[in-house]
Amino acid sequence: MLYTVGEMAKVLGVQPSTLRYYDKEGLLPFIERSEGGIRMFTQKDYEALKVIGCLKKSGLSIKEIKSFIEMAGKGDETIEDRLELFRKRREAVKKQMDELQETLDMLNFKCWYYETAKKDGTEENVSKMNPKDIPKKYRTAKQKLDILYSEK
Amino acid sequence: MLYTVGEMAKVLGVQPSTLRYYDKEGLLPFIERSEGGIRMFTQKDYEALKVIGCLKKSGLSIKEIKSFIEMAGKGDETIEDRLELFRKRREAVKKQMDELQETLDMLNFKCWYYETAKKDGTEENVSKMNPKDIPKKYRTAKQKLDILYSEK
DNA sequence: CCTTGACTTAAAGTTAACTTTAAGTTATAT
DNA sequence: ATATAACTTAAAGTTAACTTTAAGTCAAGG
Repeated sequence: MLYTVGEMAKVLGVQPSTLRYYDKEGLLPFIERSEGGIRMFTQKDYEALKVIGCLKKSGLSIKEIKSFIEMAGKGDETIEDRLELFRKRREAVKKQMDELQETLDMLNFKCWYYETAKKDGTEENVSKMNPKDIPKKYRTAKQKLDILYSEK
Repeated sequence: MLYTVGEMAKVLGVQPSTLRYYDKEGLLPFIERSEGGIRMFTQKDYEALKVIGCLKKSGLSIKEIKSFIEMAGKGDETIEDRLELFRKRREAVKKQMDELQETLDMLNFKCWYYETAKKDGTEENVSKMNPKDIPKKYRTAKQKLDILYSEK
């Protein structure tokens, strides 16, 4: 089954212009063309685009993805380099997730804060509350530290 | 304790120009100035900047953060709106984390893939492997689906 | 054969979030 | 008093990753 740029874009949920841009930037050197010059995407190209999407979500730039594609084009001699790359990406994504977890902790605290303020009808009380009186599950790392220091 | 823009930037790990930019964009209407016009950041301003950073990490734009700051400036009458905002941000971050988990699954698969290729000295075998022969813990959602369909 | 919609390229335009620059002012240490 | 480091503003510059435009070509249906 072959897809045009518009069909593949639809499947991936991106704009056709995005795929043309990726092609121009050297991310899709493997895409074949019809006699008339129309791009023909295969199932394998779809898989490759999924990997490109994965690398993008892991935080790689278009340029960095291009150099990965070039690596992959060289075949088996770059297996170790590619393994190394994916390991680094995995660590980067884990770090991103840790950071998002911290953000989530803060948001949970803020939700608790405004729920309390809503019950009170004012921010007055909750804003002046001692960290010790904040339910444990809503304490942020900083508030826990504040308590530690005050207990000395 | 009062901080200049440079000191506060250092504490937050951003450029002084970033804080000046935020101020210009209306994110810091609460910052006081010295007689000579120098910004003086307080501990409370630091807390506010942490909240701004949190909202940014949750995916809000500078403009959206500005409208939150304006809301907060109106006092208790906007408590419910602010609660609503933080609840939405919490959901957005949960979604981001789910997406990152999917990316991580793919990266784990890719690491397994290249580890196997490295052992083999070639991608040849692993690239042709049947999804059923991929260890369960490295299977992506798509590969699981492929197996389901092939079992019919 | 002709229309129509999707394709092609190259080049210019967009956007957000800063960052840099230039010209000048403030604060501090000697 | 003066040097200097950090501050001030307004305005221009940067960057990445697209997106749009313009002018033209291809492919499928009637």
